[in-house]
Amino acid sequence: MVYDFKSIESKWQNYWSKNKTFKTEMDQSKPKYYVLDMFPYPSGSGLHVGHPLGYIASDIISRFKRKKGFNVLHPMGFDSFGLPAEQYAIKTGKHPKLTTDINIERFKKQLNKLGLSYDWDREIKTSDSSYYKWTQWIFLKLYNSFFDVNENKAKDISQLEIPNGLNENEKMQFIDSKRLAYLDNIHVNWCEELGTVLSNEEVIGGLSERGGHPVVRRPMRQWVMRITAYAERLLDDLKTLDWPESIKLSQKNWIGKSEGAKIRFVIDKNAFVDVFTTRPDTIFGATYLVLAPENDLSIKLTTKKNKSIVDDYITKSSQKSDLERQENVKDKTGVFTGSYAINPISKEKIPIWIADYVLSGYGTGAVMAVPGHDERDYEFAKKFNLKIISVIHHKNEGECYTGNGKIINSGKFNGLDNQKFKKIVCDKLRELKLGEKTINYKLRDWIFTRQRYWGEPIPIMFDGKIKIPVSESALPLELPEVESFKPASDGSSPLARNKSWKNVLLNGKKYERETNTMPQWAGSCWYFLRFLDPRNSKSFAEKNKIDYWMPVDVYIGGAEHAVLHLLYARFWHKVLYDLGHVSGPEPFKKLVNQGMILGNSAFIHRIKNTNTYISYDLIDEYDVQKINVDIDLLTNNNELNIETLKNSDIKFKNAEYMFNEKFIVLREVEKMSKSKFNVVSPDKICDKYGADTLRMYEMFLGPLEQSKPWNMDGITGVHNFLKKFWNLFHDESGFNVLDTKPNENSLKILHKTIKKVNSDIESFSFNTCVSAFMICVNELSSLNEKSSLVLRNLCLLMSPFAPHICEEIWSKFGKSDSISNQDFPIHNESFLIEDKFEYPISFNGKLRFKMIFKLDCEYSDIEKELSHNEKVSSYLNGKKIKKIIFVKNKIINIVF
RNA sequence: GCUCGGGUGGUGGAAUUGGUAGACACGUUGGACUUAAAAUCCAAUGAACAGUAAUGUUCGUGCGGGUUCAAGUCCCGCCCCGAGUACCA
Repeated sequence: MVYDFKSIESKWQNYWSKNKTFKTEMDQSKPKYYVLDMFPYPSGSGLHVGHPLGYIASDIISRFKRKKGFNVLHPMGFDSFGLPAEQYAIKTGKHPKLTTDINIERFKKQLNKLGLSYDWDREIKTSDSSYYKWTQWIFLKLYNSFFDVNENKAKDISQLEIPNGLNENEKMQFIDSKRLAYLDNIHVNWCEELGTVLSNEEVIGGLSERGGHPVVRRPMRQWVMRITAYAERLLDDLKTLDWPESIKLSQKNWIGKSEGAKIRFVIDKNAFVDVFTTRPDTIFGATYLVLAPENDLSIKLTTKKNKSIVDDYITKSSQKSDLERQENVKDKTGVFTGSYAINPISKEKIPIWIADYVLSGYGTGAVMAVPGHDERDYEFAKKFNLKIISVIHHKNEGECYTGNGKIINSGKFNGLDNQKFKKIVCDKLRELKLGEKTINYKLRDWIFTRQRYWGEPIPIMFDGKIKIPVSESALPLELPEVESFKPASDGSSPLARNKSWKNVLLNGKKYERETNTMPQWAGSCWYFLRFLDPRNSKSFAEKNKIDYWMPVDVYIGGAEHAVLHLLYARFWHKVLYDLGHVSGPEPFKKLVNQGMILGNSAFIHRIKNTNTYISYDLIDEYDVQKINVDIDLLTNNNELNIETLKNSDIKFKNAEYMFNEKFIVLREVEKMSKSKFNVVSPDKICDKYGADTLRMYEMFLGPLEQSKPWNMDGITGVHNFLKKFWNLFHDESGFNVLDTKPNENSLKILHKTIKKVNSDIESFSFNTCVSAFMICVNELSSLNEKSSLVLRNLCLLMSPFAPHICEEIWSKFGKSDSISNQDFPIHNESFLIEDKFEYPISFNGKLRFKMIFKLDCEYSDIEKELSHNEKVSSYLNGKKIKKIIFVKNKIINIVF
């Protein structure tokens, strides 16, 4: 009987969706298990083979945990606000909602083809107003909260103690300055091309994370989230999480805690410069100060004589993009302000400079430069001929030294250990009221506004400068229609052009709405909570449901979200926790990163400045340019069919082609992407081999966390294995399983497999599970095992991996219930004990022979055995045996 | 530059955490079935050397040292690849 995967898979997919097999309800009698995938952005190119890797893994865990008696929540939704749909809308004029909905339908169809056990009744979309109502609600919670530094937690703004003697306006300003969501005029990352501001996390190497467009610094009025208040807690609680160390480390680095001192350098009665340093021990080596160009003091402290050069420098550096700044790291620039300040410890008068190697956003935006012990200061001092003093002893005099040692050139402190001296300096500064020990973080507040259309409107109105939050009952604040989705070059949002929406008349009073929208990350900060109670219109989720389901037990997704999404989501969750809306401080207990599946791109080569394409084996003699071609046009591995290429695009139609016999292309591994024409869709593979084969193959490819290029070479092996598995239960005439007593060896191999699969699933080692199944099936077929006892258990064991084929077989055992509701088999240790074992013994690597021992044999038995053997006795090769080494009941070696 | 991962057959990858390295799969080769091909099944397959053969010996986990009866695994010093990060004072 043939394994007809097509009809089997559609049959069971229909069955599951019709019977809502995976619908989940709260059930206090069972332990819960929450398995979450990072929900996808529904892009226009649909699913590629990389997406399912994580989804299949989470599905295996879900199905496995259900069988283990857990009440498993396994939902799916869509992160449907975002730039690509909007960029597409700008190009075509089509509303992002339309394209997003079409894309979502396509995604769902593709996901269902894989046999994933989602509870689709819980589906959510972040762009639905019934969803973003609550995103806006949480925004207002942040707006109406402050961070209580003493209690180290967020509280409602009404509990904020307001200092006495403030007038109404000052009071308002004071409150606004404490809110967790606040408005600020700050230097932001402005991306001209995208027409929007980006968060620090969204800028990579001076270019936008999406699209790779240049980004410049520019001051703008923005909504900002006070994530810095949570820096210490975000860092501390990492310890409690079962996450990959690498991800924890990148979050730790991103938060960037450093301990040091804040030091005040006085200029005169009215002016001073505060700096942050991690090296207060080098205070005697501080020979000048440096301010960031954006620092307000820069202009203030500049003398008349130096004004024109300083102004010039500040303007120039503001025009530089982050990328340009980074390019010139080696070549430092700067100007002298003309002012001097007093070193609070050495009392020396030192010059104040301005340079763009000092960042305005970190610390106080000013540093004390110690050229003797900091490489950047050293370079700067060399270039501008500033004084360099060594204050820590080291061998290479005159060079920069960043290590530890004995203090020198520091007056009465000479000879001290520099680490000890740190404390002394801090104490001294405290005494002088000119500084103290401080902790600084790299983490900056999160810029929360985007000048874009396709996002959540911010529920705030303005009465002049006074901010009025939209009342809860008026939520959701619906995203209005606009004439054009284009961002304006002046930095205003497309929403600002819809005047009837922007201007509000309330109780006879005029207000203006905030017209910026929230960033892409807003919706994904809390979606895992909405899954618990997705249709609730009274609250974002009922409290008892949150108490039951949270935290997420396993969260599976790509490592690219290591700092962005995961940090923001943790931050929001902590705020909700402080305000009493959720029951724990952390949302994701365990995190698993699946690796990326890479595409195997194909390139053809064009001779530069011609219209001639040339085969890869001939390029040596020409100056050529690499061009991606669609991998679907390849005939076999590296060969291209010119005719199909010509028909694929006009630009290839009339070109010339140079080749010998075959046209060879270059293959290279790259990220899978539509623009690189290297996307492999799972649909084709499902059609040819079936979803079960695809599922097992993706797991078989290698460790889940590892990135690997997609290749189809091994898929027939997995497909053949499934056929073999099918044939265990069937012969030519049909289903054929007997109620006979199982073969002893079959029981052994079965229980070995059960044991291995159980522990391997728990440790997410799915590739070795698949191998274990292959070994088991191979052995059972060579034993010609037909016993229903063994086969039924094997079927159960494999059902999380290949659910369709297993359901089909299970149904033939005459059981009425779905295999999904069956318990997972448990291994019996007694079948695993080997009563005899054979082991080769080696003597110094010279002599080898095989001996058979019983498991419980004693040393004397072995001695007896040895003396029976003519060649071997307790003396071997003339040497006396000292000891025989056992490890776990095995003889490992014999020592003379 | 810094920080984290990795280097195992022709290929993807196993190895109970110090105990027979190369499981499982792909590929290759040979064989069976077939007029033929595909599909399927069986066998061999780390390298070198010896032997008609069964088999045996030596070498083998990026390179060089070390610890140990025993090292892919632990320690020291290098080389290479990948990822993240980047003037964070």
